[in-house]
Amino acid sequence: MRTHAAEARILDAAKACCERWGIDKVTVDDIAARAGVSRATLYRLFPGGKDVLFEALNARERADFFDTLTAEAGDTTDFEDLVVTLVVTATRELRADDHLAVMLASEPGAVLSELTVDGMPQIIRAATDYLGPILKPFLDPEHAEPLIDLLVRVTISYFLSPSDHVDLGDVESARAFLRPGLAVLSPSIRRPPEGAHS
Amino acid sequence: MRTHAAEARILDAAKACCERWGIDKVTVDDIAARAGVSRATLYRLFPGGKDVLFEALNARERADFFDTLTAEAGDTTDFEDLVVTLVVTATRELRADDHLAVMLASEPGAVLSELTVDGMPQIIRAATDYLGPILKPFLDPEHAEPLIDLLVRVTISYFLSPSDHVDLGDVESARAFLRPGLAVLSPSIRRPPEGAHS
DNA sequence: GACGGTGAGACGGATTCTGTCTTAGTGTCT
DNA sequence: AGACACTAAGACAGAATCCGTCTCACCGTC
Repeated sequence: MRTHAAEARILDAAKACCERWGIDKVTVDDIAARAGVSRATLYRLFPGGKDVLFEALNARERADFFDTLTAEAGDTTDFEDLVVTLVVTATRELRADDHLAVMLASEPGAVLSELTVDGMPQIIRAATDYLGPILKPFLDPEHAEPLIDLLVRVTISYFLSPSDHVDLGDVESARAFLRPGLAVLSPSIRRPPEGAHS
Repeated sequence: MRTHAAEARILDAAKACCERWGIDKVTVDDIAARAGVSRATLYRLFPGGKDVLFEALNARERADFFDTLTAEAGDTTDFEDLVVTLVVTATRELRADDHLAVMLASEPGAVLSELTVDGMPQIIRAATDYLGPILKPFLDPEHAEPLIDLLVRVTISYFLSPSDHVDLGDVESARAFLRPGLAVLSPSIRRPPEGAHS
């Protein structure tokens, strides 16, 4: 069963309507109409209405984000390389997200809240779920989770407000920035890769 | 008395809000907030609310349009040159109107209605008021008014849906297109300019 | 101190939106 | 054929929003 193609259509419609009208002005009818779906179907697929729908949309966006992130950076064998790649790729992905840019420009309040306050726990959780396994070869969970937590916050902060001192979208700049902090973790690293192997 | 700078601010705000949210979604509060004005002031300046406000906005847009049109084309001494210049300049002005383009893209229904059905009488009236005096040296009002009426409709139609056969934004193309029709008017022309004079 | 203009906000009524429900229609599987 | 899952359309009541008007306090000018 294809988990209902209508679900994806509705989420796409919600995304588009959001860009067009903003989250405050958009109505369930707008979304249903654009998705080519009746209101009844929308409420059946997303019981609870607008809140559930937008939370589902956020969840999908997060999943997509970390899917591409882990796909592009998940097979690095060196710990420092891995962390640097994760941060750089995430930063570039954020910068390349047109929808995010549009929403950030038109509704800074809601988006900033989602990225820094209300949505932060879910972001941290998603990051932990996706990145934890990737970091497993190098760090125990009790060390990996605080690191992921911090990296998420740092990445988001430097994305929202770029610094003059470092560009987390640039590999070398990010490496120089991250190295000191990562060095502190050295005693905790479980299995440093001694030799290169596929 | 400066006819209330607040009026202009409110109209500007209405224009901007219209682009952002569309005419259906925008509220009086949105406009008042963006104009930096209280709702009470808005209703005092535009008694009747949204309808009056948007009609005033349309009126201002029309006035601005014909102000620039007459300023740029008003001193032509040859009848055909004058008509051609009016049509070409009007077409170019329409094409260069960013706000019109945005609204046409985001709310075609409302804008088309304004340009072709509901708003047409006011446009004709404004065109007659502004262009009548300019055509006075060449045509009596009973001949000028039907001409203006037709030119408005033709210009709008070719703006909304460009033709493969003529480009009313191009002087030579427009001249070739208009000449046969204008020739029919020859017997009605009151005072063809015999010599050039400032 | 009178006066015109303003912001803030209360108010009732109208409109819109929400979320749930029922009904009828459609296509699939057995 | 009939049972079944799914859907569109729309009715419905309650909530939320919006509208237009109003009052009142405030401020700068005369």
